[in-house]
Amino acid sequence: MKRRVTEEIEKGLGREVVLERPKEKKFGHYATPIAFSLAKELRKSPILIADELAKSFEENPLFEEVQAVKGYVNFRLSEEFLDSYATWVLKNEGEFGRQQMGEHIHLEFVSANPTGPLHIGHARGAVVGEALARLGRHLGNMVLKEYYINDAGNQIYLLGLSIYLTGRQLLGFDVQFPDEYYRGDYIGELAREAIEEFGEDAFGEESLIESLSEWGKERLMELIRSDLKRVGIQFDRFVSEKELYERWEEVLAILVERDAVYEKEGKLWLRSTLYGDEKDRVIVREDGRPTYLAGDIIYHFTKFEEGFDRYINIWGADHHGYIARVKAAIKFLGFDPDRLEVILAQMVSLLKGGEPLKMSKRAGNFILMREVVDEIGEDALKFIFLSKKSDTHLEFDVDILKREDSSNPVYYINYAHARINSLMEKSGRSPETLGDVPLIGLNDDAKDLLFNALLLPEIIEDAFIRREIQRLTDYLKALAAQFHSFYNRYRVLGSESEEQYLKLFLVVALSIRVGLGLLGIEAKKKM
RNA sequence: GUCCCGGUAGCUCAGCAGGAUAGAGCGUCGGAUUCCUAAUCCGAAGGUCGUGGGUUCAAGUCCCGCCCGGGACACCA
Repeated sequence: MKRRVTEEIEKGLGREVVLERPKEKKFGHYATPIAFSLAKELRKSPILIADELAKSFEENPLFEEVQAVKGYVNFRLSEEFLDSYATWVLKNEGEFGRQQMGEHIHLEFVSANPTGPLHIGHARGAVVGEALARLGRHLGNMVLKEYYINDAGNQIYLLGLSIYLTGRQLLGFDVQFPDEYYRGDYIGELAREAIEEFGEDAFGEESLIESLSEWGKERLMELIRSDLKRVGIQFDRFVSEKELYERWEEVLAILVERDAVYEKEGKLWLRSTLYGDEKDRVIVREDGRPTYLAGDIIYHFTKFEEGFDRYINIWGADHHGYIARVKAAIKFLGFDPDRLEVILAQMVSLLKGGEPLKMSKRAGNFILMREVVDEIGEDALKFIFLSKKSDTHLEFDVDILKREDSSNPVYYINYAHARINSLMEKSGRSPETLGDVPLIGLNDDAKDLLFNALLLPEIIEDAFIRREIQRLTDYLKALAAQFHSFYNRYRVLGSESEEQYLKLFLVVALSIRVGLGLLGIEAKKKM
């Protein structure tokens, strides 16, 4: 809709125009401050320029009214235009808000270490990534969702060790736990399972640790997958860091050839400072073991080799220092680091009764994603996370969220959808019979509602391009509010405008359904 | 010390590549149900937009300094 209007205005003016939505209804549907910038070039008052511009659009059938107010040019769309768009949308539901952007996008997210179940911090990245993928696909992009499994480092050994020691403790041995080991209920559970699996005798031998590491990793990946499934997220591909090392020699050879590395103090360093990093980074230790960065270098090499148009990584904010070195590595490998975009998911802090809850995997007192899902439901969880920009801190109190389910925006939005569904049933009409009812001669409230319901496509485009999904959640809340208000003010069934209102509501319901769907939430028909 | 995120109503946050009188939800107060789902609606109170400069027709919005809060600064992942 906005695109259509922008085209029309640009055609008339012969230059690029910024269209915005005025804060107040009285200024119409769209407005442009173009006269202010023209004023400088033409050395004329913006007010005069705006007047002239407004006149030139007076006869355009797209608009009902074009007005110049204090230098702004305000456009009000014609009923005919809105009606024809609404009619088209209802007949082509699947096409609502679709585009053909056509980019191949590689999206890596979650990628939590397989050393514990997903906690609430991971959930944020998971939810944001999933929604981004859905939006991207709706807009006609190919999106590959990938999970990078960090299964090669010391942590996996620690996992095995933790299960081993806990198992020994369960069997009555006197056990000394080192500082660096994983705690938490799940370790105990795994240890019990492991005793069943491997037998009590095996816990007499330290050689068991290696098998426990591998076994524990597999068990935890299953757990993570089922946690993700719980909130409707499935990945297209899982990549194992360990397996990537098969290509380490190959990648290293490229780095050597490009003079991207040097030896010092018996270690191998990447010259990442050449491309903006603060310092050079070790990629191979003195004892020959590659560092974590090495895995990421191979990983990005294999990704870029596949030739996607764009790569998006969703990382925890604590990884932000990592961006520079990974981009440097990409550059050294001969690829364009600008194709990599990193979205940082900031910390989630949970309060309980006003008291902060600290999360630490090792301490074992972190809040699990599935615990929160059990408490508030997957839809509420998604909505909360998607309501805030991912790169800002998010704080919420579990107790309040548990208590105030009626203030949950998901209920509010769903309620609007359910009400419409209920009206449709009561009216005994079908969407097909309403399709051709002309939405002409509506009152102002109905016109406003129609316009806003038709706004969805530009909202999702905006939300995707800017990677700011909260624009969509805000929009849905506002649309639902406008609907509820309308509903309370106007009687629908039995009124003269029954058919028109129902058709209008079908558009509203469609926007809600499509919008929620893109957030991974299914709109409810009944509540 | 360096880097990142933030500082807008009592609380949680919006504020759209600078634009027309700073918004929403929750909370508080006061109303609405013989009638389509009151899980709703209507109304009120509540803000020197952390602070000091600068840029311009126009600054929560952009630039610089400072203050406060959180996080990151590994040869751990």
